[in-house]
Amino acid sequence: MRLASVVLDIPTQALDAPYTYVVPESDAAYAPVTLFDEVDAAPGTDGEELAVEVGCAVVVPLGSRKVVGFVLDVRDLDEGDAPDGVDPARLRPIDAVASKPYFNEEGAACARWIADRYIAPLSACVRLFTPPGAVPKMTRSPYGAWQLVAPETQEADDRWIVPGPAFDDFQPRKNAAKQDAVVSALKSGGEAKVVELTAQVGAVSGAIAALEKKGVVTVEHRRRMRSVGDAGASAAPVRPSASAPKLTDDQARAVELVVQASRRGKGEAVLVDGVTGSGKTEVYLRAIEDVLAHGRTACVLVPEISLTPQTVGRFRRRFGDKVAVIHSRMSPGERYDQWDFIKSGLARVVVGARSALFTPLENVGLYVIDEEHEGSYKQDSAPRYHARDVALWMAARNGAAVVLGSATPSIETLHACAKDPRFHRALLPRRANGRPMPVVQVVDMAKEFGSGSRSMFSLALKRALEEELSAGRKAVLMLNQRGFAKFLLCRECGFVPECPSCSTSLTYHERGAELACHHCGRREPAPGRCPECGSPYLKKFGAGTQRVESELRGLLNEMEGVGTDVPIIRMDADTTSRKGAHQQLLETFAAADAAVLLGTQMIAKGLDFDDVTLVGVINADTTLHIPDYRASERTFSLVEQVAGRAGRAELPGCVLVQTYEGDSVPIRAAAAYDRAAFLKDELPKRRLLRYPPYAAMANVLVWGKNESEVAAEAEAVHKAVQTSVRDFGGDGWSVLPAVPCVLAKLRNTYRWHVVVRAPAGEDLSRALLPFMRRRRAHPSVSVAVDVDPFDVL
DNA sequence: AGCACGCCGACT
DNA sequence: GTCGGCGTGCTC
Repeated sequence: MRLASVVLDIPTQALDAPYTYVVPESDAAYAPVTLFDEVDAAPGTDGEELAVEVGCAVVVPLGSRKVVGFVLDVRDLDEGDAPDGVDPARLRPIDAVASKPYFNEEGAACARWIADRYIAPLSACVRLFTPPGAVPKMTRSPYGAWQLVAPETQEADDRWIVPGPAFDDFQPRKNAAKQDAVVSALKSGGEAKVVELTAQVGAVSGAIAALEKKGVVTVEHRRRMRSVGDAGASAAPVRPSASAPKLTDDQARAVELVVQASRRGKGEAVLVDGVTGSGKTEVYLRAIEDVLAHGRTACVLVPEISLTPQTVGRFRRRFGDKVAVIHSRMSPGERYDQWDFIKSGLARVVVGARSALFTPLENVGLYVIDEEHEGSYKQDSAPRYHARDVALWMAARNGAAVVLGSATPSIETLHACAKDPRFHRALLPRRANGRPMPVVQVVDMAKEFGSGSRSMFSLALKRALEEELSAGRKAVLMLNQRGFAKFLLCRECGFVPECPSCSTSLTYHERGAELACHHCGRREPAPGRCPECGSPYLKKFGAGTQRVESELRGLLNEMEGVGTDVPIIRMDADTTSRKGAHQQLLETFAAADAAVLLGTQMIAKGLDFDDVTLVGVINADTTLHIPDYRASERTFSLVEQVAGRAGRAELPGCVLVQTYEGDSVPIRAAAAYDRAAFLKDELPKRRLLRYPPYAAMANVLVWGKNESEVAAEAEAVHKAVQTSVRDFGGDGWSVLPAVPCVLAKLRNTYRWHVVVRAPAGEDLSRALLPFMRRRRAHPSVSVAVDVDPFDVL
């Protein structure tokens, strides 16, 4: 007897374990359920019989119900035996197979690993591997019959018409102008797409139906690839290895290191530690060429924000139509088509956001994680995996290697390079074009204030802007705060308008004079008077990009040789919410002569404009005081990253970093390109306070709508975690008290947390997994564990 | 006795 | 997440 482990597609803790079912001996046992209303077979199967295989969706009985699940493994009874407490004789058979496989044994193993490692629901981990919206579901008809519903996202096709057997006999008739038009289109083109024909000559379906009946034309359904611009699989000409630039010695060494690691196939990692402009992407491209030449494939992850047509274009120019692209802004149909393209085996390189790891790319020889330090590689909902760590696991399993690229590697990765023999480091300390790094000048705004200036632009920044813009060059200004003012404050009673749903002050937006919450998106008209005391003196505190924009406009208009026609392009979440807006703003900036690009941290990475000679950081302190252990590291990275935007081509660059804390080590060290100085200051603090990389950390989150219930449950969680840590933990393990999160309330949800730490390298799931398995679900308070949290806010 | 409602445990 | 079993309590 053959048995299958099936993970039910029901996101509930109580059902979140593999269930064992009997694999029916023959097709005779199949089909007690109606497969898809009207359609007899699963989609994309052309009616062929499907076998129960790992990765398939299947329909299984659960009590009196029928549910969809995914097959994790198939084995003989004597091999693995039935699960504990289940009599093999009472196992029930699988009802039907509902899809082709979405993943293989490796995927199943990976889902299990993620579930254990990140203490996440197994069903959610399996779901990582299925294309979104493309999985069948079970429903019950009003009569009580169970029925499989076809997924809303499926293959799409176009209707084409081609000449039929009676094509040459066609005799045009009077009053049949449409038929005539259809036939003449076929005569000139040989074939025609119905939608295009409709666009040219109007509705033709009647004419086509008539012609088809007479055998003059035949209608064919052909698979269509949905794609937008550069994301499409069949876009762009195939020009592999087009004019690859000559490598610098440093790049050549880095490529060699990666190629060797990939060929050894031991799951090693190579950190490509290269300053901005050092040509890290070229290193990836060369290493991938080698991998492809050996018949293997490559998976390239980039942060969502840098997944622009330029990035994709670079890979496409080198690898042509072998490149598949996956990112979250694609429609489900586009994603499905890319997924299917990968599944077909024709895609050899996948470029995408973190979820690209889970596409069915076979025989991966190299994983590339670009901008490795980016927080967006950590998923912030279950399963809370880190793409870097999943890639390392996959590489070790598949005999591949991982490239981690960054100008500002995470402290964790630097630490691993120092301690773990499987991590190597390739240094690219110079720019590929030989240009020097721009000089970074720290401007002490406290001194400026002391000498009477109240402007958010220092004298030095004003002068630099005037000089560069009047000479027809470009500037990039960064302020990590959108809106006009950070908050309003009543000068008489001190009242600050706060979001009723979140524990944060509301941001003032000049446009429409609104107060907006940057956490929940709430918007309301800004009050003219203090809602508490009625005072008209509401002061706008703290500058955002909108205010910088309006002050900068005034400033530029006054400047000699600059004037009103120099555009200011503001790029923040408010101006880039529309699809393609991001791209459009960058194009406007690129096309202008003198221009200022003003934006939040989204402009800090990946922008590569030759004629940017000035970078200004309006206020480098904004990230410094976030109450999180990573605040210094993030400040250091951000300043270093944005500085790298200046002087990338022939023109020298200049960077001005304004701060009220001129003594701050992260800012000073970033300005001097002195990572060692930063680490020398930061590492002892991390060690002393027992933060990563000197400890393993997990954040147990407790949240719900009722404040007192959440607080009570958090206390209970704290006790239970302590017990679990006592039973399963060890020396050096500790559980901090339950406290409200820094962001204590978000979207009307109250949030508490319990931080758990263990000595570095120990596996926190050893204690936290039993805690979560044992825990009985609370009806209105949720609990989740975040292993290796990116932040603990 | 007959039935509505709610809670609780099982579901392979 | 849902279903069914069983207890409670109310009504005919």
